[in-house]
Formats: sequence, structure tokens, C-alpha cells
Amino acid sequence: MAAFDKKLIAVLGPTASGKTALAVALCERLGGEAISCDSMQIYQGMDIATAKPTADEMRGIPHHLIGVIPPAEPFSVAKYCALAQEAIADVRARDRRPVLVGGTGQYYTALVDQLTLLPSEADPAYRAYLQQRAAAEGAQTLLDELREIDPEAEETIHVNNLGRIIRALEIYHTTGLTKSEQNRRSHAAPPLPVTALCLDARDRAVLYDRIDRRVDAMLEAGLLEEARAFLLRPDAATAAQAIGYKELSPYFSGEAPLEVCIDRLKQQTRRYAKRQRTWFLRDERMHVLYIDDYGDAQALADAAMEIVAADSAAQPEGNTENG
RNA sequence: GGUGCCAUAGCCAAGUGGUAAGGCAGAAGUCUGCAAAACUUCUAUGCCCCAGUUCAAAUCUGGGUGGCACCU
Repeated sequence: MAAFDKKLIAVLGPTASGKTALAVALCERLGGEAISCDSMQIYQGMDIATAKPTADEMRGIPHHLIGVIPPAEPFSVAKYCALAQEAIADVRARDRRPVLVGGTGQYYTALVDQLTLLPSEADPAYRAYLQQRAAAEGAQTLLDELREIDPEAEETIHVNNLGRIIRALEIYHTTGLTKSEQNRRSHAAPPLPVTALCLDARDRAVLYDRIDRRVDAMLEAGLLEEARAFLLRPDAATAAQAIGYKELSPYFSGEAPLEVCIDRLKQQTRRYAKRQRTWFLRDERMHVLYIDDYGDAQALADAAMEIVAADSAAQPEGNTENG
């Protein structure tokens, strides 16, 4: 029962839906600590663009996995899962409740479903070789080769998605296992017990309006300066994909007026939010909380608490915890 | 007031007699090591309006409306 009280809670949802505030509220009420599930907040710096929670917003609640990786370092799901598992265990060891917060669906799913990921790192040389062949012979040739070794995977990958084709071939090349076989084996461990909350808006305009206002706030907070500095560094691999810098680049180079870049930034953020919804909402374990159903943060947190309590009550002790 | 040019989706835009390209935006999705990424699918019964010519009109003719340019 004591272990069960430490059941993982996850606060998920599209960007600007209010995840940080809700997670902090839950931590305050339940004696929890926040563990970020965000592929960009994990990097050092980039504070404004990735909307990292400020000290003010954290209200004294410890937050893990924010700003812990240098932007120059290539990062991946597997690395995230390792860090997150460690953080969860650490929080529990101190008798606190782990509250996962973030919007990176791939990281969330891999962590919670406890996917057994491959031990091997990416093989840059082999990737470069395939990349070069794709350029010379066309992606279709590679896809045809994939069909020979893994027809199952070939069916699910589109020719235009070269990255996936290469990864599937790489898996076979480095492990001798097909991607399909590897995927089957990845479900060896049972999913982590979790109370998953997904924030969303019934009226999409509500969410999009919050996104617009957040971008405006970022600009006021000094996004331009942060972006200008970030764009000067050529070494950021994964981090360079963050929304917030590349959209401003045409402004710095004089190719487009600032207003155009800002509109573009807002637009890209809206599209990102849409993809996040698609990812989270298809998960049947998700409890959806519509932010436009509640008058204030207090009411929203109350509703979330009810779900957490109900989820605990519905679950008999002893059949869930993994540690 | 006159003359000329133009009018195709929310935006840009191709199409000069044979049954509406493409891009952007939007929507719906995919996702097992770059995921704030990458990728897929869908999206004009109709081309400013009216009349006419024709088997057939976004395409040709006349008129109207609106915009732009130049002239007075």
C-alpha cells in the first residue's frame, strides 16, 4: 500500500495547455516532485524558447531532467528512459511521489510502456553510407532491400520517409534482428502503472490563443536575444530542432520582417500542438481534462485530484507496483 | 471623365475551347534511438456577376461590378 501510494502520475498534453501549473499543484497536494518528459527542456540554456518553468512557477517543487544535457550532445529516447527511470526511483526512495510532466510523446510512451530498446548506438558510418546510396540510387532501392529482409516493416514505411528506412536497415545491420522482430521483443516488460492525465481544450481556439499569447510573452522575456545567441552555435544537433530559433533566423539574416517570422513561429507551434494531441489522445489509458471546462487553476487541480484518487481506489493493491 | 491591364480556394498561382496543375495555410493521421523531427492522406461540382456564341467556355463575344496603372 505504501508503494502503491507512489504510483506514477503523468501530466501530458499539447504545448501551452498548462501542464507545468497543474503538475506543480499536484506535487504540492501529494508530496510529489516533477520529472520532465520534454525533449527540449532537457537541454541546458534555451530557457525561454522551450518555456522552462521559472523558479516562480516551480513554487519550490523540485524539477528533474530540466537543463541537464549540453545542447551539443546528441540525445535520444533511450538516454531519456534511462535518466527518467533513475529519477523516478530517486524520488520514490525519498518517499516522494513522482509526477511526470511533458509533451514529448515518444519519450513518454517508451518510458511508460517500458520498451526494451536496443543496446546498440546508432552507426554513423553505416547511416552515411545508406544516405549516400539513397542520394545516388533513390530511396526506393533501399526500401526494396528492406522488403527482402523485413517485409513487415517495409509495408509500414513510406518511400519518402528516408530516415525510417535507414533506421530499419541499420537495426538489421547492427543487431542481425529485423526491426519487426525487435519491436516484438521490446514488450518483454509490463507497462509502468501510471495515472495519465492529458490536458486538452474542447475549443481549439482556446488553445491556439494561449499559444499566441505565450509566444508574445517569450518575445517580451527576451526570446530574440536568446535566439540570436543560439543560432551562432553550429554544434547543436538535436537541440537545433527546437521551435523558436530556426523560425527567427530569416529575421536575423534580413530575409524577412520580424512580424512574418513571429507569425511563422506561432503557426509552427500550433502545428506542433496538433501533433501532440494526436499522439496522446490515441492512448486509451489517458484521462482527458479539458481546460475550458474549468474556471480556474484551482478547479482544474481539484478535478485532476479526483481522477488520481479514483484511479487509486479502482486499483487493488499488490498487482501493480514494480518496485 | 478617358484609355489600358487584371479578376481562379483563406493566401500565392498554372491553365487561351475538351471537362480546374502546384505551393502555402487548414483538417485528419503515422510514429520503438535526431521526435519541438520526419512522413502520409484529404481539402474549388467550380474559375467576380449577367447574357450570348458553341456539341463543349475559366478560356471566345457583349454588358455590368471591383481592383491596378497611366492620361485629362
